[in-house]
Amino acid sequence: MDAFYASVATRDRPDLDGRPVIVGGGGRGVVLSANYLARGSGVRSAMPMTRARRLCPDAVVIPPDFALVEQVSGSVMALFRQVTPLVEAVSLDEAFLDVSGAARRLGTPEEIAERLRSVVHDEQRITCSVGVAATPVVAKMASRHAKPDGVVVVPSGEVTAFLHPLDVGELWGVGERTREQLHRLGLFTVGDVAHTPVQTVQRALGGVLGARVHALAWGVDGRVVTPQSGPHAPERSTGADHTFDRDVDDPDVVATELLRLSARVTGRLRSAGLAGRTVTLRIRFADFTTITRSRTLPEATDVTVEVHRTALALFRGLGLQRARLRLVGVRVEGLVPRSQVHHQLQLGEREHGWSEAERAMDRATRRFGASAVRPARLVRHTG
DNA sequence: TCTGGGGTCCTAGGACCC
DNA sequence: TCTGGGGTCCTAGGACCC
Repeated sequence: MDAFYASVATRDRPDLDGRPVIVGGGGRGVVLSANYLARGSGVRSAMPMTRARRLCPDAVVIPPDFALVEQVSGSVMALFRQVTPLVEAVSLDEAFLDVSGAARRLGTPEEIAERLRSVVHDEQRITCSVGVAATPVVAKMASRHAKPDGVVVVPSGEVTAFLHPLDVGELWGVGERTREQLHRLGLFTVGDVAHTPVQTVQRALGGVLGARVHALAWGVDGRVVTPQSGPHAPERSTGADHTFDRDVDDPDVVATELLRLSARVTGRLRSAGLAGRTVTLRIRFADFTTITRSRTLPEATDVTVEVHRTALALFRGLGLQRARLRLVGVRVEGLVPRSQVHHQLQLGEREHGWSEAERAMDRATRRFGASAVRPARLVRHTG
């Protein structure tokens, strides 16, 4: 999709036609999406909102409507599945479609691409761009060049002709840091990387990344379209973090926030029927330096109280003397199905404990809403 | 009043085991 | 009488993606 969050936000707002629009959070938020008028002023995704407003003071700023975006995303993916069952959603606004089996039925790649675009536009009133190639990653790179509202086809025989003039930063997996490293080697274009011995690239980037980038420079990506409907990779971790509106140095505020985040994470675990063994605390200081501390528990848990207790112990273990914190986060890794966890009661431990209490809270929440029952610490004193 | 939130994967060192 | 080799797990940091 083109400028997805912004397109969704404006499709029922004719009053915003011809105006620059930015979707993003307030305060310390970043730009989630900006329409092409705002981009004309230099606004980009992931840019701090403060900078975006400065670049484009006339822009209409809209907070994201995640529920609506998810709904539109689901509808678009359903349209894709009418063309082929081989649809891999990469994110809410992007998917790989393997149409190699649809040519006889639906025509040339260009025709399929245009059909997809018109069906999305007719049904959802938003535009999208399509890249077509023999491999997913090259198709993805082509789709970038198709934006906005276009199609770029890269025939098999023209892959290197398409790739080699591009900046190395356009390769999937090459971000700012890797781009700098390649520049230091004197490699600026994809073609430069392609014509450098793979060992040289690997020495600079490490074995795995180096090999991948070098292969990709020749259009070899090793990826296949993997529809989510089949058995997809199990989740490996789940987490939540929060950037404070203002930097915080009160350990009590931190402890409360860690409880809120732990509850969010373990709530997700419980509804997914998962539990995890490793709890990771993330701290970002006022100067943006970020550290993590983790602890692996004897057995996997989905219990809020245990995750919070662990996160708090990790925090106290840092021995921070009222350092100013910008962000705290909690993540649980090493996920396994809860059915595989066989809890060993400790000597003196009650048979029914927090796990049962929290499950009861989940049921109350499902029935009466999120405000029905909460830890006292998370009840705002305004009541 | 620069820099969100949710993820994945890789690297590297050390402990530990056989 | 100067210290192997292979494997797994844990921890911490960092890069990248959307």
